[in-house]
Amino acid sequence: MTKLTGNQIRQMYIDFFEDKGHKFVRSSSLVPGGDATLLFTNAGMVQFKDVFLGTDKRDYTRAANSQKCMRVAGKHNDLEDVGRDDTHHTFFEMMGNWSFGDYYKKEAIAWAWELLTEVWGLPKESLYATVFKDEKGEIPTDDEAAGLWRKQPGFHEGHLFYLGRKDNFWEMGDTGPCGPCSEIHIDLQPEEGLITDKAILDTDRVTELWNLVFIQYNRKDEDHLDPLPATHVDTGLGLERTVAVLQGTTSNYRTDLLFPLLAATQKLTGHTDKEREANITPYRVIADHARAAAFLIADGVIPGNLGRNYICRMIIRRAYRFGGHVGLHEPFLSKIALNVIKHYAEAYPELERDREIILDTITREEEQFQRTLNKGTAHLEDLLDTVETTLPGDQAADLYTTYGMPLEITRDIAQERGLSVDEDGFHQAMEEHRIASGAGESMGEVGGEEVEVYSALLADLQADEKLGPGGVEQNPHGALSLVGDVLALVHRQGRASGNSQPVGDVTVGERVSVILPQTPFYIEAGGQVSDTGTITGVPSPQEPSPQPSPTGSDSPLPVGEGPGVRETWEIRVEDIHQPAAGIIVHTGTVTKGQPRVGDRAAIHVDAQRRKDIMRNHTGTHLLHAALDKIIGDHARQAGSLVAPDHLRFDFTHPQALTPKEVEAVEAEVNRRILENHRLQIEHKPIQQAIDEGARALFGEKYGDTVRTIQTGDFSYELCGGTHCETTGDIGVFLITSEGSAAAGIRRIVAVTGREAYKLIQKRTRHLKDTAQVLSANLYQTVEKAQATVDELAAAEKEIEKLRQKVAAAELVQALDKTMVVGDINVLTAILDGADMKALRQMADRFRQKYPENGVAVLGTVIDGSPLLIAAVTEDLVSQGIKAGDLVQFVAQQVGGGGGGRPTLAQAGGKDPSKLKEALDSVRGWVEGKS
RNA sequence: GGGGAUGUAGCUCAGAUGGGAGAGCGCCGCCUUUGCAAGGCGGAGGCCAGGGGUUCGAGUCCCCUCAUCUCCA
Repeated sequence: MTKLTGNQIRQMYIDFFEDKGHKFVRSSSLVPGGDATLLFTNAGMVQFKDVFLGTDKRDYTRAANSQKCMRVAGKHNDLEDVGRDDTHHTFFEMMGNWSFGDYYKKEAIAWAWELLTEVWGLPKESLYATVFKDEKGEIPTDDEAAGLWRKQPGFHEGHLFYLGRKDNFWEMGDTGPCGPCSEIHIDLQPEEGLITDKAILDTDRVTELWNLVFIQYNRKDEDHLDPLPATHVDTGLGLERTVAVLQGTTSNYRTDLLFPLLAATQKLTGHTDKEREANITPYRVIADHARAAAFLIADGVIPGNLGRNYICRMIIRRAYRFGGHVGLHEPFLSKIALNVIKHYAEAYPELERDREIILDTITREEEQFQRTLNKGTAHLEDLLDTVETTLPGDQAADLYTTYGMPLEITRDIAQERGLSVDEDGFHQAMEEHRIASGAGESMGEVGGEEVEVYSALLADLQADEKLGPGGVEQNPHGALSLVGDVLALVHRQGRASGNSQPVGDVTVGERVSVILPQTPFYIEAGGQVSDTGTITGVPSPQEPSPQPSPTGSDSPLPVGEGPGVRETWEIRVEDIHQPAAGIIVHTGTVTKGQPRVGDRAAIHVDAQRRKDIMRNHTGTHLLHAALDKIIGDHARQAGSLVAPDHLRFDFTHPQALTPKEVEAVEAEVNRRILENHRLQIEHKPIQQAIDEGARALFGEKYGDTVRTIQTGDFSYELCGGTHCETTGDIGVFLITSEGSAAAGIRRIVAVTGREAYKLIQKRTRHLKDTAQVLSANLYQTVEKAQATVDELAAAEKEIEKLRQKVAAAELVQALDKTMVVGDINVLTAILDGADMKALRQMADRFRQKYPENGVAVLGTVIDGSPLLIAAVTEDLVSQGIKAGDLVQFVAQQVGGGGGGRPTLAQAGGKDPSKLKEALDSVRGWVEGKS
């Protein structure tokens, strides 16, 4: 029998569960959408987390996929350990099948057994299962799962073990959904006989293949578990280890998933097989990291110095370092990554699509690292010159944290000189650096108390049939105003949502969350900010209109005065959000009246603001398309903000845009605006949209049916935002800044519509004012300004020359007045019009005339401040006559101070009127010294 | 988010303690040489990243901003 390939095994898994009524859901991005608590997608269930938490719903109840995952930090996996054994990876794939309130333990266990033993033909006598038994005796033992295992055909009773909380109880966080799990292990050395001790499960003899999680509880706190109304299944089967088992190897690196990468590396090094095996660690590191880097970059994670981007950088650099161990000293990793693309594109077409970006990015990062190493090496050489035997650890750490010079390279270079590095000291210094950098925020709370309040509210409203099964309806794409009954009011006390309490009514000045049966508000998503607006009380159909108060008084009348008398009320809505699936709350402040539950209310979106937002959102799409066209389609969205007054767009691009490019992008957008394209908005299955070439964004979550926005033949995006009807509605689009958001990511800020017009007005006004100051025609300001600047520069040069001439002439006159004090020639003079430079030159001339026995103090006044310079010939310095002291003595008298070298010193002061007197005092000072 | 480093001529960089903006390479001109490589002489090119402060005086000290590099999370 020929061995199954990795690609076949992945596909068989998906096919098997599709046959069992599962929906195949594509792997989500390695960048978890809308989950700030997670660096990378690290398990198959990440994209379904919201479903388990009850804040999201899907239109299927069974799903299966193979999920791209990354684990680079934390207890399970340290980057520095990857490659040192046969099983750990940074990037890996996790196959999984899920039940959302659908099937449970019976099917999950039976299907797992069927797939492993029937479809893949694994020997039943090698498989072992574990089920949960609480060592503390607080949570019930999972007898149900145990019973089901015993019923599987060919499963031996002796192959079942009970494990405790650490291994067989799964929890998402400190609170939230949780439950027992059941693991399937395979014995890799069945010839050793039956495993009777469960401790052996933890050894290399056994591999844990598949984890079946049965979610049946909701943890309220440390001591309380509530049963969930609906139970779920979440399973995870690592692809790499499964392939290793099915291909009969104990090393993931010997499978057809990874071995081709070792072979490609071997081709580059020219090693024999024996040499390869002797250097297996570098080979494994390179294979693992090339694969991880390719997948990361395809998901938009390019090397950088923050967060995920930093991980990508470290992975490429580590691979490059290990390349050095096997003689690869030039960028090579893209050649390995090319093999990754070849072998994986079948399952992950994004690799092929981004092939060029992936390869270029990797090479560029390797080159950058070479530059870093060169600089680091130069610094290290300097340090080593001062070292006799051992380089102190803090210096090595400094080299690393400041210049990025890795310890192992520092150590290698030191060793070449016969020196060592204090590695304990290095690690200690690194630990201090870690602490000094501050530990980041830990994982945020999952769910939270707010969910409880609103979930309960939703259940009540649904029970009373005030809300349908879908909960609050939201349609931001229709009319901007709606009428409906106030279903609930939640009083907000302070910022903490924990104090939120449903109430019957609220009054002026209070902060409140309002629930209505439907809303036209847009909720922040995809970068577009939420709408604001108002909710006002309106008379219900049965009630007569409230009489408008003749005085316009807005003081609320007491409740209970009878129908029709009560003043209408108003709430200014500042925020809107979705605390739980099916519930949308408008939060704001009561500005008028006394809203009550049951009142009829009209809800209005602030239309002016919404239109501004729409112009910016459509403008963003045009900008994206223009960037594609002008700088190339590697310019991918890396962040976006659509606000009423501006838009911000971050995208991947290695260098700053030239002013020309910025201009071209702006012109392209405005061209599209003037062409006045109609936006085609449609709903269709996601796969269809992607096949048609629609652009999806990383880090965004999409359902099965997506909304697409097509503009002309140049922009086609998945987008739930609100947009103009035609591009002409934008009016005008102006880029206000182009800058950097992070390494490799550029940021453009732009304005449209009203804001753009304001900007044009402002710029024009400035230009007019400038023209007026220059007394120039509006269109000649540049020439005029340039001419003015040139003239100024020429004039300054001319002044400089004249000053020197004047000073020289004055000096000639002054030289005649040189006094002789003792045997010292003393000159003091005020050189009008000289500046500091001229004074210095005159001092030099004086010293040319009196190379010995000369003392000169020259003064001038610049901008109302006296300046002084003192020169003393070399021979007098040894007699204790120092220019610095002298100039200090003189400067004091004009309210200043100074200093310099013994032969030449300068000073400044504040009071020019005392200058002459001060200079006259020089004679006495010299007399005192000689 | 936080720590460290860097930013001076087209390029690579120097500029102890605050007091004349420099070197090498490159560029332009002239000289030497049959020519080239090279050598000699001369020259252009700098708001010392930007802004604020301290000081009589800041490339240098302090604060802020920006950019690049780098480490930690």
